[in-house]
Amino acid sequence: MSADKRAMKATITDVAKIAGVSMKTVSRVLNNEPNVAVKTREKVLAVAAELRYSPNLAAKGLASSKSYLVALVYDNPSPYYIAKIQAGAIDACRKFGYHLVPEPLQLPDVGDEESQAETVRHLLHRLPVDGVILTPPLSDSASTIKALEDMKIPFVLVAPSGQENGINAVKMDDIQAAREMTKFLIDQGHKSIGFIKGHPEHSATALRYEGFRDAMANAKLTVHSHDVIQGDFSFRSGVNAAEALLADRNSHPTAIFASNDDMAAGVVSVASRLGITVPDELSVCGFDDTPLAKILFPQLTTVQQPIYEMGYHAVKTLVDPTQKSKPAETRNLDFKLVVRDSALIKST
Amino acid sequence: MSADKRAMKATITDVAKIAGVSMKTVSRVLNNEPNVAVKTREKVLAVAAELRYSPNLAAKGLASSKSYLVALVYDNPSPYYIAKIQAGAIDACRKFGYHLVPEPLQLPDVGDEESQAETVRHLLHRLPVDGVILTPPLSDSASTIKALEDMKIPFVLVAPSGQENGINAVKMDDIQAAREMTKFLIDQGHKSIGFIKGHPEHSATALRYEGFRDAMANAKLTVHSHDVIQGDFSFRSGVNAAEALLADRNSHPTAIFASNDDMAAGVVSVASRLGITVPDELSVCGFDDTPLAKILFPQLTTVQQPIYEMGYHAVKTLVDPTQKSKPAETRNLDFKLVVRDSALIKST
DNA sequence: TTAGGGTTTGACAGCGCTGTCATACTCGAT
DNA sequence: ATCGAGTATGACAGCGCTGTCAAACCCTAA
Repeated sequence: MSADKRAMKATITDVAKIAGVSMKTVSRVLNNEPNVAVKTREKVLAVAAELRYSPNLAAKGLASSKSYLVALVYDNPSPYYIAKIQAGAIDACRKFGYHLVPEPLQLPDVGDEESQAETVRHLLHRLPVDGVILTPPLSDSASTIKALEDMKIPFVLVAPSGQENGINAVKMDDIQAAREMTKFLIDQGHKSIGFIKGHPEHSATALRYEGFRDAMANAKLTVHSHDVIQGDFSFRSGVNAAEALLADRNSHPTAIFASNDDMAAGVVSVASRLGITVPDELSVCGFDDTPLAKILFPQLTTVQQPIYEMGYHAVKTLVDPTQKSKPAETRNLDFKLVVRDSALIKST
Repeated sequence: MSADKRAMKATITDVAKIAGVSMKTVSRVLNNEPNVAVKTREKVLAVAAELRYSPNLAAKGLASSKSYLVALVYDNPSPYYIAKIQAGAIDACRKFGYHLVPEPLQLPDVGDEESQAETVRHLLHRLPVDGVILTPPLSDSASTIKALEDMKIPFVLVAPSGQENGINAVKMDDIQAAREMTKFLIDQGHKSIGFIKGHPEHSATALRYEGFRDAMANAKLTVHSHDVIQGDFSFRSGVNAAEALLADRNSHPTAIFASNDDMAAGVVSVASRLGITVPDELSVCGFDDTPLAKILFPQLTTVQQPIYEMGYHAVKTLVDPTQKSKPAETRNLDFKLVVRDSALIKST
């Protein structure tokens, strides 16, 4: 093929001319519209490929009053979380011919709910998009959600804490995950299990604790109040909790389930300092499967959230034409128990 | 203001009609073009504000054959790195009325340099952008750079390892950073300093080592070959290196400078296992200032790279009209020595 | 054979904006 | 008063595509 074909951007008009059909027919083929003769379709496709034609998004957007853009709005979550959501969202965008535009809320913008909503309104006013993905904690902001509804921009909530009705959302079942993790520990023979709760204001905290209690109750195991410590998701709080749980060298829980990996890391570090070997004398598990979980020694048994999948399905819900006009629904995605050394009794 | 003004998207035509001027004049005002009477300008601005007018990017783009989009192309770097670059890039985009589109190269796409370049070519063919930011390791890919030049898309390299001429790039001075960190250690009184090198194929590895040797030489300190260990940037390699460096309990370096934080974390963990207190008996420092550095106990003294700033300036170089037509240049951004407990001798 | 219904195609306007070029207006120098 | 050189403004086309609507075509049933 000639160099100029490679270099020059071909237009629909070019394709139409060469294929000997009208622009509109080319447009039909390229957008998979029905009612095009098979032969015509093939011809057009061949010419388009030959010319390395690719549509001009701006022109498409202008003509069809769509933007082919989806916004990912986030406000200071962990970089890992956002990176994974983004990866999933971008993959879905590519599949459907869309593009993702990340819209972080600036630190200075952060304030009361009302001003958050106003900021979101501004952002989307500047760049009208075909859909919005709201990540935690924004997915719980009633006023932001209302702003989106007002602007009639379709949106999907990622991991909202409430049970939203009539709103599209993707989430995972924290209760069930905590339940399964606890059950895993119980199945390993543990009867005395310590639990470290997360930050009281984070919605996942209550859910994970509930799952833990649930599983313990199912196994007819009692949860001693001194075995449940309030943490706040930080490494430091994990350290403090571990010190409390392991205070009595002769009688401490044989396993500790921390509500996230950072706190679990704190537990591991205290155990190591106290000469308590993990997992032989103490099993430890966390939640989230952060990179930390693999760096630690021993590596952490933890729960892997379907973060990538949430991003992917959020976009799919927004842009997949076959999903369109389906009623709004909350979709639960599967988590995964990741069993690593920190809570694995080697079979003898 | 009436509800419909809020809801309806105003166009330039609306503003023109109400302000009693032509569309073109409105366009001039909105784009800060010269030759508009002050009074006219004010009038138009007032009406635009009143109508909450915001331009339609697709229409602007179509008419001016610009996209107002900048692509951030990356290939599997650490999520933190990319998150920070992205944050800086987005801030700059907002300032100049552009938008950022992240374009990760998919894992399956990764292959030889040539196929990387081809993938990039495809991506940018689908979504023509006004500029591209290439992050490591792509910023060292000659064929990718060539592809961009062929397509005549302006681009900026982030942290390329070579000394590129006639190409825009933003980077930091790894040699100088390592030099200053080493000097800091020397100033604290250390004479025997261990060094852990990074992955041999990563360009920063050689630079950081060079800075270390440099500073040692300047202080007339000898670098014993057994005090320099080859690592690979992983936690595990840091552990191995530390075990070698600290093998002799009675005579080991009083400080260890690891080429990144993960390896430094490995050192801290070994020291803690061996009962060597940090920083009293051993100072440890890393490089990169990853989140890990703050989670660790004691917190890590490390080098903070200007990652956010690199993202910001990369975009600025691409889109700032006042920067346009300036000759291409490599811009060195300032790093920062972050002194934390792991290498801080408390003044007595 | 023809009417009627579905299928396939194309002509054309116009999405909201900017570039080009022409026009009108302003003001100091003559 | 008159010219020239800015300065300020507007008319108009057209960016590349899609929506609308009309036309042409093909087939089957009567």
